[in-house]
Amino acid sequence: MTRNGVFPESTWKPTRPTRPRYLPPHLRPQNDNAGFLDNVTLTPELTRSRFNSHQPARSTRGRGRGRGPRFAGHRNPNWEDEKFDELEVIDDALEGTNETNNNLEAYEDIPVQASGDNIPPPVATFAEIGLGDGLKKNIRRCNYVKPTPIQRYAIPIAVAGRDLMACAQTGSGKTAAFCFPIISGVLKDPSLVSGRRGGGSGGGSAAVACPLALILAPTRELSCQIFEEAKKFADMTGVKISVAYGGTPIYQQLRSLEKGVDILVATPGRLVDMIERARVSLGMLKYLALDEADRMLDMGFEPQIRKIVEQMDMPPPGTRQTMLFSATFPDDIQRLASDFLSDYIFLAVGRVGSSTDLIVQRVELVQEMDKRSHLLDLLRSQRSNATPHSKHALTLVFVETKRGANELEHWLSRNGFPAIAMHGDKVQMEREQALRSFKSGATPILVATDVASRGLDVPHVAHVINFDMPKNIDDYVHRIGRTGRAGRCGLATAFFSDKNMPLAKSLTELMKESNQEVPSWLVQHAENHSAGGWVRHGGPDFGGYDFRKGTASSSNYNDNYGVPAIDGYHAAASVNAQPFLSSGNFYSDPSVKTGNVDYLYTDAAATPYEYAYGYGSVIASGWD
DNA sequence: AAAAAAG
Repeated sequence: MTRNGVFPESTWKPTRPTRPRYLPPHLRPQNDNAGFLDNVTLTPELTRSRFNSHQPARSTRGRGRGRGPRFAGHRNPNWEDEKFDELEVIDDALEGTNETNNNLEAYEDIPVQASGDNIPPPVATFAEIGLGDGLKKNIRRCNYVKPTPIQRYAIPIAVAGRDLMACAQTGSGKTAAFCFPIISGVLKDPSLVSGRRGGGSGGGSAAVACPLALILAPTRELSCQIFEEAKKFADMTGVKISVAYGGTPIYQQLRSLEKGVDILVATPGRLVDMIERARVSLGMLKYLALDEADRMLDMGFEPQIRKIVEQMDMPPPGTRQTMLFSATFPDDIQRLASDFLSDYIFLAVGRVGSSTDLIVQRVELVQEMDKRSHLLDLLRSQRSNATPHSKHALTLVFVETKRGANELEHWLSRNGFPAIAMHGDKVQMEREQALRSFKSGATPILVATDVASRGLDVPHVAHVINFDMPKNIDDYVHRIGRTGRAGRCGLATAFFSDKNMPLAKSLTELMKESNQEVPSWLVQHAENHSAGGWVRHGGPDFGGYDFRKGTASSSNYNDNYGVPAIDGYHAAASVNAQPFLSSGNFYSDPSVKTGNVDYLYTDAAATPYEYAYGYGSVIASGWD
C-alpha cells in the first residue's frame, strides 16, 4: 500500500525555489530513496549540497501570510476548504497566527484495530459523547477541538463501562482518553451528590479516603503531570482529585485526602504506604487506570501492582472498570495484564511500532569512546543551524546510568552547552527543578535516565538523542516519543555502538515500519545478529496486537478477512473495502488519521534539523 | 547490570 502521498502537480509551487528542502522519509514518494541514506549527515554544507540534488519536495503548502494556495492532501481531490476555514478560527485563537497547515498525507492508512465482544463504535466529536456539560466546557477551555483517534475509539468504550487495553502512539492524547470517561463517570455517580466517601471527618481520628477512581503511573513526575491535567479537566465540576507519590513529605498529600477524593493519581509505593496507614481504602473503587501499563507490569513493578490490585481491598475485575494504556504492549505483559481485566476490548491505534511518523529517526554508528565528542559535534552543528524558529527548541539526551547522567551533565556544561541531569538518585526537589528548568528553556539540554523516558510531555523537545541505546525496543519507542508530540515534528538520533548489536534487528524492523531510512550497515547487522530470543519480541509485532488473537475467543476475525494475524498493518489496510463493522468482534478503520494533527506544516526544511526544529513552522491545533 | 517505586 502507499503511504507516501504524491500530490497533484498543480498544487505544487515552490515557496522558496532557491532553498533545498528536507523531506522526511515517510513523506517521500516511494522508490525515491536512492542515495538518501548518506544525506542524513550533520555537516550543514554537505547536507545542503546533497539535498540540492534531491528532487523538489512536494511539500505541504503554507497558508496565511499570503503564501499561496493551501493544500488539502491527495485524499481530497476537491479540496475541502470549508473544513479548514472552520478550524482556522480556533487555530487563530490558539496560536495567535493563521499559519495553519496540514500534512494529512502522512496519516494515510493508519490502522485502528479493536477486538473483543460488542465493541462500542467510535465517535467523531466530543460533543456526541454524553460526557456532561461541565466536563465538555473544560474540554473546550483546554482547546481540545476534536478527538484524536485514540480518543475517538477509547472514550466510547470507556463510557460504555467496558474494560480496555489500549495501545496508541506516544503523544497522541492517551491521558485525556482515560481521564474524560473517569471524570464523566464520577460526575454521574450517586455518591457524589449524596455525600462524600471518607474524608471530612471534622476532627478526631482521620477518616479513610475512598476514591472512586485510581490512576497509577510509573514515575513521580508522570503522576504529577496526570494530576495537573486531570485537575484542568475537572475544574469547577466538584470532582476532587488528589495525588500521592514519594520523595516528598506525606503530610500535604494526606491533608488533601482528608478533604475527600474522587480520583486519586498515584505511584505505587506511596499508595501502598497510605493504604497500610489506613488513610486510603480502595473498597469503593469503580475505575482503575494504569498509564504506561506495560511498564507497570514489568519485572520490577509487577509485585507491587499485584499487591495493590489483588491483595488490598480493591473490588475484583468485573465489579470495577479497568483501563490499561501504553504505546507498547508486548504479548507476555498482555498476558499478565489480562488478570486484571474482565471481558475487555483490545484497541490498537496507530502503526505497529507505535512511534509516530512525525519523528525522523537516525542511527549513527559510534564507538563508545567517541560518543562524547560525537555529541559535541552534533550539538555544535545543531547550534550553527539554528533558525529563529528553533530558539526554544529543547534537546533531551538519554543515558544508561545515573552516574553517566551526572558525568555528561558536567561535561556538556564545561564545553559550552548548559545541561542539567535528571535521574532517580536526585532528591525529588532536584528532579522537579531539573524538569522545570528544561521545560522553561533555561537549561535547553536535559540529560536523563529512563526516569524521563515515559509519558512526560514537554512540548518543545525537538531532538531526542539516545546517547546510550536502551536495551529493548519498547524503551526506545517511549524515549523517542518525548519528541514529535501533539502533531509536532521531531528528530531522534541514536548513537549505536557495538554493544547494541542485539538491538539491530528490532530497531531495523521498527524503523522500516515507520518508513525511516535504515542505514545499510544496520540492516547488515540485523541480518547477522538474528537476535533470536534475546530481544523480547523479534518480529515486526512490537506489541500492537491483541495477544488473544488466534485463541478461541477472537479467532474468527482473521478468518473473516483472510488476512494474516501476524501483520496487523496489512490486516487493517486490506479490509479497507469492507463495510465498517461495529457490532462484530473486530473492526478496522484505516481512514483514521493519527495524532491530533489537523494542521501540520513544514516549509522548505533543508535538513532533518530544520524539519524537527520547525523551520517555517509547525503548528498543531487543539492541543496545548 | 540498570532504572523506577516507600522511608
